Amino acid sequence: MPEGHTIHRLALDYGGHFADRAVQVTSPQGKFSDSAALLNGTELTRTEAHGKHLFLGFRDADWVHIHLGLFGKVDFGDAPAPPPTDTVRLRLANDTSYVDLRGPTTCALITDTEKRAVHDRLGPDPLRPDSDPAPAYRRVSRSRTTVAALLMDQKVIAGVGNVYRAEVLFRHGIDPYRAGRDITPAEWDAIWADLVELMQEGVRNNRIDTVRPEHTPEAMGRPPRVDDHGGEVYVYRRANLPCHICGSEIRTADLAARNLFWCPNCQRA
DNA sequence: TCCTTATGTACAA
DNA sequence: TGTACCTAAGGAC
Repeated sequence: MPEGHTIHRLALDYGGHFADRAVQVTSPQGKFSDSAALLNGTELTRTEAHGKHLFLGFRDADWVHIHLGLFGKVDFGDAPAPPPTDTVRLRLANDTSYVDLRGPTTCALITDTEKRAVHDRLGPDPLRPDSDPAPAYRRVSRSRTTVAALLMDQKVIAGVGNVYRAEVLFRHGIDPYRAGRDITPAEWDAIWADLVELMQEGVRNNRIDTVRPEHTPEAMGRPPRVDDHGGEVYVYRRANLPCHICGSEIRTADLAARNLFWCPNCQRA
């Protein structure tokens, strides 16, 4: 489930289970073996997330840079760790816990300088307290690209993925095909503030919920439902189902090789 | 058992 | 714009 909230939650959980103690580092699958050997027995000193990028800090200046991509998964468990399956790229283990990483797009040992380069190519992250939404709006407001594409562009804003994109545009009644330059400063401020709130809740609950209390099935007098991916949402993966608010059929389309979902009635140009 | 799909990104043409 | 990469779950057969 890798959008930004997942990665920030992972940073907290990796830190909570392994920080400030020597940790056993292995790569059962083999692709990270050389680096794992260098880190094995050293201390995990800090963890950090920026958008969908996770950084595990070892010793003074060694970082493991992890990006889950579309398929990557992380599983925590209590010691003793079971024998790893052959797809485990990275396992950390100590006396109390273990954690397995499978299927990441990126798992690499990098330097401070290389880490800085990653930060430099990412836009502001609604989950980082130091983030400033102004540079993101500067890019959005100068672009003829659709707002739907801009929200997924990690150089513009970091951490938003396909679910938050669809949901935040719905919550603000914005047609996904509107050009970035037609988004007003007030609209951008509202989108940003909403993302901060939604994604912080995502970190706390480890899932994406976007439906306002007044639109829950109970409040609307409708039967309870469970969305496929485990959270309560308005439009994501609800193609051809009735909109929770107006009853129109939710539409779907391809946009830059990803599935876009929106309500043609609630979201206006 | 095979096929499709997925909350992502990078690179080639 | 298309394709490659990484994994696992669910559905069709």
